[in-house]
Amino acid sequence: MKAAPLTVASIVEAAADLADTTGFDSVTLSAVARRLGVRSPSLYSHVKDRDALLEGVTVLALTELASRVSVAVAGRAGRSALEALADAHRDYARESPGRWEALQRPAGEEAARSAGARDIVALTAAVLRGYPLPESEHVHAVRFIGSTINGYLSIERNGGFSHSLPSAAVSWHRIIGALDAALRAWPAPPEGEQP
Amino acid sequence: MKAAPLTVASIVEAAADLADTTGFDSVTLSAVARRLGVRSPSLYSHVKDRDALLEGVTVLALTELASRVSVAVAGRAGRSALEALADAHRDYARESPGRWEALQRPAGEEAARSAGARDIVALTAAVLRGYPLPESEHVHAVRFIGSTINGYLSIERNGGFSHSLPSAAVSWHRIIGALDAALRAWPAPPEGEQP
DNA sequence: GTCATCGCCTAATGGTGTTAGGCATATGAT
DNA sequence: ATCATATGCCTAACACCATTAGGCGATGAC
Repeated sequence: MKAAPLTVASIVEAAADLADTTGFDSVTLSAVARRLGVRSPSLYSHVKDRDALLEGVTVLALTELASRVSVAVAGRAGRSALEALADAHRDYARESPGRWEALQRPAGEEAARSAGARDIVALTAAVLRGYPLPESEHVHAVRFIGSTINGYLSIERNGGFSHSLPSAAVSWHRIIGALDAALRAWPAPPEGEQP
Repeated sequence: MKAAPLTVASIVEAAADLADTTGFDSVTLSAVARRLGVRSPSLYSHVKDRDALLEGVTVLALTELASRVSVAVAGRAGRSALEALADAHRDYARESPGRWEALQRPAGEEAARSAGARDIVALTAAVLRGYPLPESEHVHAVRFIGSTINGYLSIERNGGFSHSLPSAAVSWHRIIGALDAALRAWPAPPEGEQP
């Protein structure tokens, strides 16, 4: 019986699956190799080192997340689009906790320049079309939305909400509402500022 | 020459300093022991295992951050207090990147119940006194503020803003402004909801 | 002085990332 | 068809890490 051929894609996917099931920290070259029925030095023909493998998982996660967000916000506008964007993030973090964790690591060059990263930014900016924001404020608003969504999901994952009431789910909707309100009441930029 | 006595506090502090200078991942028992002029098994008399040591760093960071926030927001109200709260977080993250990283790990029981964690939540809630929010919304607003601040600083640390203009510093002030606006325009809770 | 406790030690084990070099099979040229 | 080559995975080896078991000397009580 011949095992499936070893490719960089299959290795990264195995690593991502391992991260989802047993935690990101336990993504070790040995464990990935075991899962693929192979010895760990064999991976070095396809992957530079452990760090490169983890960055591969980050890029994969960015791609998958961008795809989900794209589907979620299509055909929506305003608050509906904002909710879809946020929920797509939350669903992805729930369903693929290991991949999500890969998104919280310092981004290398490859991840920063990846199509997934660019798409997520572009999709977030597209959501802003439903709000009365000057074009020049879009960058800040995109960063604001990204910060709040990512921050909330990180704290939730770290258990920061689990020791107090009400449950995290209630706050989630309230916070999306607050985000929506913030975008509608977006303060005017101070005069004479360069981007 | 007699070395300083080994205590759990000195070990945790050495670990935190190591995290700040060489990165959180490089906080290994061996490295901490080296820094203290001691062999690594000796640490086990004072610390259960590596995970407990890292949680100790988290608790230390929570304590220090709470102290800074406390000083920063004292005597301020409204937007001024909000800015002071946020900037205290940002300054701490800048000055002590390793300790800050310790705050982004899944919180164990000890960290979750620590005085520092409670104080930070309480101080954030106190900032809300300057805003027209019903008491019942405070939990959600505290989580909102925490999510945005932590999310922004995480993304900044991970380099998510460093590949685009304008610089992260400009967005920071704009985002605090958006937070302020969101708290003023806080949406009314839907009717008939239980906490 | 004796003895027990305590704090740090050495020794050892199993796991990890990574490099160097071997061997067999698939691939291409003639 | 035969042979050279290259490719892909292998074993062996090294250094580093966390963790456990057991030793040993100094310190304090009596």
